[in-house]
Amino acid sequence: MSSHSSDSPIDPSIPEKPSIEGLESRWDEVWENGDVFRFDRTKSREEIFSIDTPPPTVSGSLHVGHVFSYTHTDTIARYQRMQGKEVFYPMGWDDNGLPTERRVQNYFGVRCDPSLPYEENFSPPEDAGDAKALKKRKDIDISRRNFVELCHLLTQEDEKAFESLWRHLGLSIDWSLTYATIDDHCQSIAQLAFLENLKRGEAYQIEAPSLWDVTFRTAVAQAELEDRPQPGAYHNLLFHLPEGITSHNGEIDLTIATTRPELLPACVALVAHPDDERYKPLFGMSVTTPIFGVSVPVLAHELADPEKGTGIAMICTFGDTTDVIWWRELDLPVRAVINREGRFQTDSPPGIESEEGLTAYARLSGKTVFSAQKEIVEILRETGELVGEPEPIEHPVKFFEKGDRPLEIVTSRQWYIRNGGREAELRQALIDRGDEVSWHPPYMQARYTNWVDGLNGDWLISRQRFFGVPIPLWYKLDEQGEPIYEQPIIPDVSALPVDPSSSTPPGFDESQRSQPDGFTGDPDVMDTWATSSLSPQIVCGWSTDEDLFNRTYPMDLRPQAHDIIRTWLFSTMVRSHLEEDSAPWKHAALSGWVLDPDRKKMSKSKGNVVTPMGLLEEYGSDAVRYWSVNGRPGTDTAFDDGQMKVGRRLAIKLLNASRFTLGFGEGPLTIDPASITSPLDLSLLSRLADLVEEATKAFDDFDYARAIERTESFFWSFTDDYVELVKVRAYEGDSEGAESARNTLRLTLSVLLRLFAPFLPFVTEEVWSWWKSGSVHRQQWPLSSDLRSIAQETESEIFVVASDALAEIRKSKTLAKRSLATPVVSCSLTDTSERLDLLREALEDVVLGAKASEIMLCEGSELSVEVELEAVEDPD
RNA sequence: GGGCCGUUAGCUCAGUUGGCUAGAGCACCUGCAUGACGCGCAGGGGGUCGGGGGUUCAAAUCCCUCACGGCCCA
Repeated sequence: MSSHSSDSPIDPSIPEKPSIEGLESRWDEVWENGDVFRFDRTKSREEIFSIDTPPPTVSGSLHVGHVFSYTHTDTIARYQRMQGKEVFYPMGWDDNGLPTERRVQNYFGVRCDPSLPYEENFSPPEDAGDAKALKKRKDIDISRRNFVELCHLLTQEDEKAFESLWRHLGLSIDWSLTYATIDDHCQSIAQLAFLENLKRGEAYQIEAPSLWDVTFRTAVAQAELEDRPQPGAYHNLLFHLPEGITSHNGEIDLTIATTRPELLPACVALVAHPDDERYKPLFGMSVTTPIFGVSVPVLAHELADPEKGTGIAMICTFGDTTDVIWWRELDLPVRAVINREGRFQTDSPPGIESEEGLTAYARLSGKTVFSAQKEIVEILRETGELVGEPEPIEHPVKFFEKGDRPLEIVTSRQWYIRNGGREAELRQALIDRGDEVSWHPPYMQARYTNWVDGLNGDWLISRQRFFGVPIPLWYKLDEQGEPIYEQPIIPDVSALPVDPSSSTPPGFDESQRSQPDGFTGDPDVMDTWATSSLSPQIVCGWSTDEDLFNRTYPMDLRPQAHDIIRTWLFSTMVRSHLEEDSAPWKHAALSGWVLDPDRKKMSKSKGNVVTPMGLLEEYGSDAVRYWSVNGRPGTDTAFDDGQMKVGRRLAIKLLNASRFTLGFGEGPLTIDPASITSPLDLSLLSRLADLVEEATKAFDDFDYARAIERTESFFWSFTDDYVELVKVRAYEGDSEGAESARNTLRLTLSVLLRLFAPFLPFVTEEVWSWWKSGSVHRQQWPLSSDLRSIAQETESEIFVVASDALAEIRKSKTLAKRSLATPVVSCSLTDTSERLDLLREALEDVVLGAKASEIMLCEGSELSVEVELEAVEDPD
């Protein structure tokens, strides 16, 4: 294929003392200046391999986990490129969203207050980055626009550092294609896709209970939840039965166990399992709540767990996601008590009418959840409606994965995109999309299917934050100045990206903003995933470059870590399903995590991360890549600098072996297959053909780890056995024998360099440059058929038998504590007749390699040797 | 409670559709200045393949079961 560059031999230039130091910056520059990894968009879809690279979050620094998984992808990219594919391999930065906001707050010591006006000549605080100084002062309140400017400032710095690290690591990215999820292009795509969803009815807004983080004051989505074990306590509360009715145990009160007694004023019903004999007689009756004296029904629902507490629970609006399900399915009223700050509302909820109830609520009003709980326990003690003491337990509580206070559920107006969480048909369609993708490893598809199967709501995409892509809508205001949400004003597509908080909707004047009969902008931004889920659309030119889109989409490969199947992978699938009616990629390769030596996941929050630059400098990028690619697809891998040392030695060995291999002859080092005639040499090539087949098959299956394992193993037997067998012949054999050996050495090296190139890009390029033109990374991947046509039917076992024989003689020398250079005076070798037949083909090489004068062959049951070594020189 | 993954030498891990005496690297021990490499080379010790049961001429591999660890979801 035309994308391969020339590999014609040049006048060799082989350093006396080759070294791996400094290869990274030297070759990075050559590759950049030579456009080696530049994408050629004139290629057809069949000739292109497109990769949907994960945009790393730009909030701080990359760690070895990133190096690990991005290296895996790079080996695939380099393999495909050598297979003749034009590789479309852009990098992106995910800089929008909460992590950046948090980092900016902490780094500059500022807080965003959207009510403040923009300050024209604002300069960042002088003590930025100085943790000690920031601790001493209060955060500076700044306007939203100033805050967003600081976000841009900091992410730009981080992006430079990230690019420099990736270059040092040797990722074969086309850096001219880089995007950032907050840049204008991405904002336009995200807004356009949203408007398309809106047009088709896939995006909708609704006033509904949603998960709410009180620290960040924003709604969060199901995919961002995590359960954490928290201490809590069962409080046993007495609900009062109607006159004349007694409970299953003969009491006139009903004992309800709850971990959230403070939500009692929000109680709208009690619920028990429909089959629970204890409570069956009560279904349909009304009971009275303690303290507040509100009448609530006793209902049946199968989500009530008879084993939990007293087996009957109070339904509050809203304590957890089960409350939301009960509220919806049992058609209950709302008695909200918690506001967006996580405090009790000033006004009592509807339903509380008694004087005692109103007085009691006044004691909770304005309190945090924590102090309200203390207060209500106090009141319950006063009224005698608390049974016994609270019983401490540990139970799972839902948190925002980036938050550190339990989530509350508040009712608010939010935007959603349909993702099958509420429609079985769409859910099934998305599960079926999974079958269009090849999963590597295959069991990862089960994780996808399980996640989609377990969805229980649509995708909440609006966030009440600042640094993100704005929801591109305005609302007309009525004569009271209230937004008319049912009739959003939609921007013209040509105007995207828009920020409705600063731009004016068509048909209005800026002076009408926030005026009765005027307009207002939607104040929210979209969640980061709502943009990054469009990465295929962003990079492939959806809606902007149809030609490119047709050449690159659906993409060939989505590489990513397995923990974000539920977020990034799934949301990308949703967007492509809705937008393109197709899966976004042909293959998904899921990488594992890097674990610390205690086998804990390496993550910033655990404080056990290792930053990569030091490692790249200490061991060399090839060495760190070597460690990375030893982690098989999908498998978590322990951080192991021992493996980096091994990788470093492999790289150095490759330099030295190449130096030796190329050290024969004068002028350009050509390879003449016709001159390879010796059976041992042909036998080696036969095995080399096997290796090429194995490595190719492994790579086609995205199993880079197997490919390097096989290649490395061959390489060591090449240097330790083959080179030792042919050394003498290559130096001083007759011209036919010497030429056969020399050409075999050069041919094998040329193949091995190409097989190693995806893994060790720097050292292989260095060696390639000693004797050949062009970049090794643009060479044709070796073809086993080329090698087979040289080796013909030569028995590949000749090399094995010869190696075994040599090893056996070496063993005799070692056991005699003699140097391997010790001449063998006489040697008789026993082996089976079949193996002796093979050995005869290469006997002369074994004789020379063993430094023997001759070897007698005897038939026997297995390999053994008897050797007589030259006498030790008398030191006296 | 459900799903998925794992458990093989001191450590990190290979071991493909069951089939030579279960392998590699690291670490450890012993030896070796050989025309590329001492960041090298040669050799050595070290495992009841998590436990138990089953299928089979044959099981690390297939089936059942239990235990432990991890991840995800309830």
